[in-house]
Amino acid sequence: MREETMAGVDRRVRISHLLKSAQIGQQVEVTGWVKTSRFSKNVSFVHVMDGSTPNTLQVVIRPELVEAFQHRLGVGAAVRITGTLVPSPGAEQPFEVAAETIVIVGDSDPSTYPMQKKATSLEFLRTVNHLRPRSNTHQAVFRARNALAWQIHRFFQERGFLWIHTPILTGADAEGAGELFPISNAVDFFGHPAFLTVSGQLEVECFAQSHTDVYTFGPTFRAENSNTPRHAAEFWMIEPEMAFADLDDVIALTEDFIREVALATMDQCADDFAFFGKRIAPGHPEQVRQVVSKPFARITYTEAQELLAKSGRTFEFPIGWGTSMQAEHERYLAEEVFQGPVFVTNYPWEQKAFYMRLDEDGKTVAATDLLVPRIGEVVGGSQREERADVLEQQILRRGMHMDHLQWYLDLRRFGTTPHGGFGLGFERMLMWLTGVANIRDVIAFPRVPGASF
RNA sequence: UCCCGCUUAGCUCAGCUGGUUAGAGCACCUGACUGUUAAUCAGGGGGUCGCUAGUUCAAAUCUAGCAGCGGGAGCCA
Repeated sequence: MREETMAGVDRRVRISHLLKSAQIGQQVEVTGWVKTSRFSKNVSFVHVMDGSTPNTLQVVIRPELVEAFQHRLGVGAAVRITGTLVPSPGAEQPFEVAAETIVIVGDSDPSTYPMQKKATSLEFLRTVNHLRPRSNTHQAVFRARNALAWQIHRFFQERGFLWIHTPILTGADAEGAGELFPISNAVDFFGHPAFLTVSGQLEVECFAQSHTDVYTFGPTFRAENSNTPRHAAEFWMIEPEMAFADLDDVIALTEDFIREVALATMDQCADDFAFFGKRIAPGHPEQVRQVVSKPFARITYTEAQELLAKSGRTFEFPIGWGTSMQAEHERYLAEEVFQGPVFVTNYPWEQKAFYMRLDEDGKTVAATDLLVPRIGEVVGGSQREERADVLEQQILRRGMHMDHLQWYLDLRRFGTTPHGGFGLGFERMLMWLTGVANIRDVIAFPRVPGASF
């Protein structure tokens, strides 16, 4: 990897590299955007960022040089600066660049530039989605987002999982996972209705039954009118699927995944997570690190209900076997009882999707939700129903139509295997790691109900 | 979709029970300043107080409706 330069741009140096391993006295050329600038009679300072690190590079400018540029070196201007790397007398940075030449590549009028050198609210930044990537927070968030995606792929690739690209356009709401966005001209074009996908799981099962270990990682769409800090109409989802695997295998994979990916992402972006822990959610990333380092707890739904009954708490929503676990119940278990991630398994079949494997008692299914403090459910997984007759029964007892599911039943007719996997909201995991509270702040251009774009 | 809250300068906010020309900090402009770290100091410009209607001698302030935003809940990832 050539972190230090861009292909074909020989002299240009990334600030991250420069601050790590450049040599004192070295001649450097830096490109980036002015973050803040201070001018005085004898010496002036311009801080430049280029997106490679949360740290800015301090450029020192002598009076002769600053005169020509002072009015063009305000916040936001794009610059190309050459100079010598020298030790900095200031306490805040080890090095700085003594400027020799300055080129204003792109002017930026400070009186109308919406971004401030002062901290601004995340709410305001949402009104300038096109410029907010330059904010400290979004600089860090989108480096972390990139790292998380990278580490997720690395985790699966190292284990021999194949990345399968399941369709974005799909024919029917087979899973019942929320409202779909219809494609308005689908009937004319395809000859039948079509929608934006809500999950690639059913399709990826075909590839688990051919390539054994596979996963999806792509965009997903929900037309739910959910106006909350945790929901978006367009988000990314990860769905691994394994053949010759049962619920225990799914849970083991989930735990390894959460632990390894979380730690690797925080290591890859150590500076950014230091920023999150200082400015966004004090102490939060360090807590996540501790929590994922311990073994995760595991209880059944039945045991969870017993714990809730024994809690002595008054909950807003009813508890007891057969009731659905509400956010307040999940938070109580993850935050107070276990104080860390907990797998809850074997939910009543009525509460879960049709494809989940019916347990021997006929009352519960081999499903699991991973609950974590603050966020609630992060991962939902299950062993799938691999018995054709039982699956048919589960489809019928829900009043679902089987016409569109014959291909899915075929997987159970020709070389069926026990199999399973989980689904993970990419942005939810990113929020959990970084401590960013609103999903709109971890998506470049968030699509939510009522959004105009 | 339901409940609650908010909306005053480019940004973050103050403006008590209605009462003269609407305030601060930051940003911006001008000047000063021997190394700053969201520099500092002095001066300046900048507002139809979300919109509409109403109550009143008088509305940023009270009432209603609408809109936008935020928080909680549901749905879920």
